[in-house]
Amino acid sequence: MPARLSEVAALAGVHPATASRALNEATRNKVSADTVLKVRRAAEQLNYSPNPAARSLVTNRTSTVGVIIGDLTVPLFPPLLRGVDDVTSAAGYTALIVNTDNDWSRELARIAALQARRVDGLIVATATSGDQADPRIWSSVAPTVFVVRAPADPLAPTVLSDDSMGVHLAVEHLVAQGHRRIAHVAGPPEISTATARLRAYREALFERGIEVDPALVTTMDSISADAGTEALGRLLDSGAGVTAVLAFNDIVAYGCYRAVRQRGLRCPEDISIVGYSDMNGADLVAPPLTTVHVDHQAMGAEAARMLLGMLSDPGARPPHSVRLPVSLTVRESTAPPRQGVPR
Amino acid sequence: MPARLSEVAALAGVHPATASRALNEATRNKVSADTVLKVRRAAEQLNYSPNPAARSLVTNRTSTVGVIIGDLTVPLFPPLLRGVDDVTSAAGYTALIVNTDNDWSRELARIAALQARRVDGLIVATATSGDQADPRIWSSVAPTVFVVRAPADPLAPTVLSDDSMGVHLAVEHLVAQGHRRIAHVAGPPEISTATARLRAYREALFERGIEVDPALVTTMDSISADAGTEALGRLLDSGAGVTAVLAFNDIVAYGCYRAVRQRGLRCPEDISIVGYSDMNGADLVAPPLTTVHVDHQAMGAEAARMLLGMLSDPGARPPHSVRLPVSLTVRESTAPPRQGVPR
DNA sequence: CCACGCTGTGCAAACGCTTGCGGCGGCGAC
DNA sequence: GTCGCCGCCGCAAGCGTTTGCACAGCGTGG
Repeated sequence: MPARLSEVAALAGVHPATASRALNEATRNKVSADTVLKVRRAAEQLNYSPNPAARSLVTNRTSTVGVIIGDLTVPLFPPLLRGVDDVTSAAGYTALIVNTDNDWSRELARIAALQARRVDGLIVATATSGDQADPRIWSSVAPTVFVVRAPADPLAPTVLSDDSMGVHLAVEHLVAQGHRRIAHVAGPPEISTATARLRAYREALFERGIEVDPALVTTMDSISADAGTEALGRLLDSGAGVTAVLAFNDIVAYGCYRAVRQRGLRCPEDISIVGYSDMNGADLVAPPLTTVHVDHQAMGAEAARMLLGMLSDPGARPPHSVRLPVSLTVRESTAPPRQGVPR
Repeated sequence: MPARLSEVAALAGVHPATASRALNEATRNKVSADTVLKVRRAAEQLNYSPNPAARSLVTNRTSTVGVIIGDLTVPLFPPLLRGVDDVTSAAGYTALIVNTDNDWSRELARIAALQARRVDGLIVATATSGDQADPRIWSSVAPTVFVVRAPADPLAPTVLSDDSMGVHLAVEHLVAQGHRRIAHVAGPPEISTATARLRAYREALFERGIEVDPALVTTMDSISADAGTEALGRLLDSGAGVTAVLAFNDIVAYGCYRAVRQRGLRCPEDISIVGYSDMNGADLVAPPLTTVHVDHQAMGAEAARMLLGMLSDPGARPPHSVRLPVSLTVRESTAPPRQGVPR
């Protein structure tokens, strides 16, 4: 049972109100220097820590932020949460993390729970669900910033990674190795990043004067290794003569590995494959995966900083969205195309 | 800005105290049935949800539990948290999740933060750090249950998985396929699960009348794919004639894959490999990994249930620890040993 | 020398809820 | 018919903070 403020005040020989002012950064200047010292010593001696319930009852703020994610087991989320946690906890905030299972009704329920907890702010990272939903659903609860996903309202504060840059890097790498027949295994068009990457893929090829052959892109209707296997399988069997593949993400890339193996081909000798995300373990598969590295921890940290900024002066207009740069991690799943491969 | 209880009471035409009793499960029987109805309707109409700060100020409980984990990016934690979250949120509790980076000083800091937040209970899942630490460090903060890790105090409430069972299943599987020279790539002895699995490995071989050859076990001093590659590499080069390997966990198994490939051998044709944990993605590697499946979500859920039980009647003696069963997921990294392999 | 401002502190209210206590009926038992 | 009990409800205290306001003391400028 921790000490109360009144006990600290008594030990320091001052009124509780004075002790409160002495301990609170913002009001410390209203108290004489040696009183501050006495109070801090007393607080330390009694191992005082303020009761957050009592405090938030009067301040009407909880120093908590809600973080809404789809599925924690998706490898991009843990580092993202680390980023969020690093900056929020440094600022004295606590992150309340909720899973939605990518289920919209469940998401609504968890939003209600966060509202009941009176969170001061919201970080929304549900990549798929409710993409058409009105952002007011979240912002009516508390100031919110979106991360990873692009909200329906383009003006809402958002932290994204630069999909276009990532795809350009990947394509550039493949082209530099001599590839011309570069396929793309794309995600379903409902997902904003899927369309962004597809667009960037076409752009990147076009800019390099390479024919953009519609036969080289295949669209999955869900994102999984199996879908990747199936999609690339079709492409391989179509005789389109692909020598390299840009997969929607790493998981899909693993599926592509399988499709290649199933046909007795080898990666990277016969087919080069590049993934996207650089998820945990991408260096452990065989061959280690060349992939676009996105720093999800930095994205989480940036989103948290943005949110805390909004909380610190609610009057200011919302910050502008940012798009963080990415890099290419070259491993062993890409190599120059074999001579004489069918065009 | 949500409604207050007094507003609900006014709308229902009763005193706030009555409204409180009508809304609170435990005190509902002190109120007439139709008053309850009126109050609930009013609450629903005003979209009332009680202010947790005000409530916990008087009840002296926060309906939050702290969950302490080492590193969220370790794949066993996300499902574990899902299990915890499922049962805590169903009971109206909120889980506060903190990362320690497996750093003891950081862990102490985060414990202090949780204490400052007045968590009602603690779930401790830091697998490695502070294994020698006095469990009172946690239980002085709040009732705590340990999960995944074995605390220094064997009487502390704990949820573990049955390492012995897992190893027995794995060894049984290999023996049934005809293996006799089964190696074990063991974890460092500081880690309680490492010694438990090593012991079980010896036991399992012994029970089946197979020679327990010390030359077949090699101990890593850290747990990583690289350490696994190196450890199994030594074993393979030693000429001990191994035909199968039980790795400490899946990550280490991936390292073993590499060691096998580096020597021009093939898995499973030349060497069978079995992992431990069945982490996310174990079905995606090549070959898909045969591994001991442990249901971390169930462990998290069980730990949470245990903790909530302790919270619901603080008087009762702490629950006894449990050890959850595991299963073997057979994939394609194991096969009968090749004829003529050196004994 | 007075009035005024300023600094440091105390006082008390307020935040929104729970809960012990007491009162007021109504009903059953004698 | 009276008494007692019990079910239902209102009253008010109190949880541990923060903060507007008042006030005391003191230095300063006119």
